[in-house]
Amino acid sequence: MAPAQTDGLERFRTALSRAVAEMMGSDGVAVDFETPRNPQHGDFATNVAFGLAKTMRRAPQAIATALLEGAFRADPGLQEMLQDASALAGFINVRMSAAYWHNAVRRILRENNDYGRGAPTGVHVSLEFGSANPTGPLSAVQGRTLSVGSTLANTMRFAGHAVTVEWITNDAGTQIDALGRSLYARYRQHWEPEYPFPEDGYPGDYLLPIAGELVQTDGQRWVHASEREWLPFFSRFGRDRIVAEQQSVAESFGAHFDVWQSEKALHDQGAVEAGIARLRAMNLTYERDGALWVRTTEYGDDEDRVVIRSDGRPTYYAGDVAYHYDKFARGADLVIDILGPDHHGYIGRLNALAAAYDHPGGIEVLVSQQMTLKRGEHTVSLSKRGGNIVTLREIMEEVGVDAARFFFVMPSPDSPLTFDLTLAKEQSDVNPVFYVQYGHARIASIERRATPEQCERAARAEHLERLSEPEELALAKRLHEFPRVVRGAVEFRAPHRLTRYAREVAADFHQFYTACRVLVEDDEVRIARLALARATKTILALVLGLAGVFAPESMERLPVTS
RNA sequence: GCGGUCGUAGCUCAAUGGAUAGAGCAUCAGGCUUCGAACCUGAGGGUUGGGGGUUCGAGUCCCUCCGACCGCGCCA
Repeated sequence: MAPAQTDGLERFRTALSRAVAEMMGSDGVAVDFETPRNPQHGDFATNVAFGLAKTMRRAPQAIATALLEGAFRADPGLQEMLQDASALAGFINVRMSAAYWHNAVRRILRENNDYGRGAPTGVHVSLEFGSANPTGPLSAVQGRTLSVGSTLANTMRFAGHAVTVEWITNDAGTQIDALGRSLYARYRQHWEPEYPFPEDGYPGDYLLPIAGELVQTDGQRWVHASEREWLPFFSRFGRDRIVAEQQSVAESFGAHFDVWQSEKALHDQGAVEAGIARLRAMNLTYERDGALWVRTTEYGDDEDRVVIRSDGRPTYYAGDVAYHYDKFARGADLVIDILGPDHHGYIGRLNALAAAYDHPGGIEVLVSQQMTLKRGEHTVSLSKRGGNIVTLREIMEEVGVDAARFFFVMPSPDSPLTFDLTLAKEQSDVNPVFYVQYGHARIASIERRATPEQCERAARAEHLERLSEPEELALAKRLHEFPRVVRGAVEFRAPHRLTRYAREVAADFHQFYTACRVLVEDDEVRIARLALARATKTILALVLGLAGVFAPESMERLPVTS
């Protein structure tokens, strides 16, 4: 078996499994390696002995020792591939020889941008996030969801899943009428400044240019029209303009959506009606107080939910009933919805839908926690009232896409985020995005100084055996973690692991850079270090790419504007 | 009141049930005639909110109390 020959760790795993099977007299158990927190314990460790201690009625340490001996007996050539293997405190620890890390670098150079990419899993994931009312520009808070969502989407795709990224525009409720009335008021105010603005309207300035556009194209055409005539037109026109703006901002922010679903379209096409009929046929609905309810408690929800009000109008949930059916109908095996913290009450009723649609557990709701904006010491109001929200576009212009995305993804989605605008803008070592980008740029700079011929030889992974300094091997080991980090980020829906890892890679590189000069006289060492730097650059570009952050060839320090 | 998320260094946050809980910032002390100092090295800093439990082992899982935020509408 080829892998067993080239990959010492896999070979060790196989030998240990065999030793376990021999000891148990059966198929044995899986041997999993972890990377010990304390590097003194080696590169990898396994705790299999603890799991066997109870059934074997022996001390973990004794089992670990026996397993290690058994492994070397099962594979006599193994010991030469490992620098060191020991049984300590019940753990089996192993330290790989330098050649193992040289191979890791070689593989990165060979596979390049495909390093760590998973084979197609056949799993179709529908990932929805960011979805918003089409009544105003995207707020700064949306930026967090967009960053987390698109990073997760990129990463899942990289890991081999088929991912459809979705957005639903809530253009079917009462708020869309309020938008139409607000826009109409702005339109009328062009000639009649005293024209009353609706009380439940959207007072933000963003409607002014849209109204101005209508004044240009339609003139006074709607001034004498009845509300029944103008309301549908103004609602739709406003929605179209605002959705277009939202799409444009999301794209500029690096969040691409495959599906922009209109809630209204679900109603117009009869999907909502069909969805409710489906639930009715499953005997999951009943009437009470003139309204139609869904028995979501049947599937663990706290209370049943109304889908059709007593006045005959469907609720917001009705749209979800249809939309989530559609996601499964389009082939999703797993549906993930990322919601804001104020929507976590929705989890129960969405889970109920998954169960009703015969995909129990097929809908996963990720709740990203609250974000507060700060400007130095001052908390910036994010209130929509008064229309003075901080928009995502403003954030992009003020701190840039890279810094914003990096900051938004950095903390765990479970953790509330305080985003300090002055901090994110600062071009100094307090800003981690620069730290990582600087690492990438530094490598690019080295490559510019090397000759093209040297770079080519490095790309061919020549002389990797000359890597032996602790900083060189530590860096190689870190790069080797990348596929594992990708898998972890996907499995735990934890995109923040990527940014954390990016900082670790950058830190290990900067240490390597400080300790080991790359362009030295010794040709072989120079090529080997150039190869390591190139592999590092590849990994940094991969991680930054997944996070939607630019990997620059050089850093341009902007003039200080304070 | 019920439900959800969380509580870790002065601050912002990490840590697939593993071994001595880690980074960055801040503070203090050092390092550039050499590939980019937006960098590196070192030091101090902790009863992981309190208490109980589960087990070989708990920041992590369970119970309870305290505290913060958020939900609890025939709004979206």
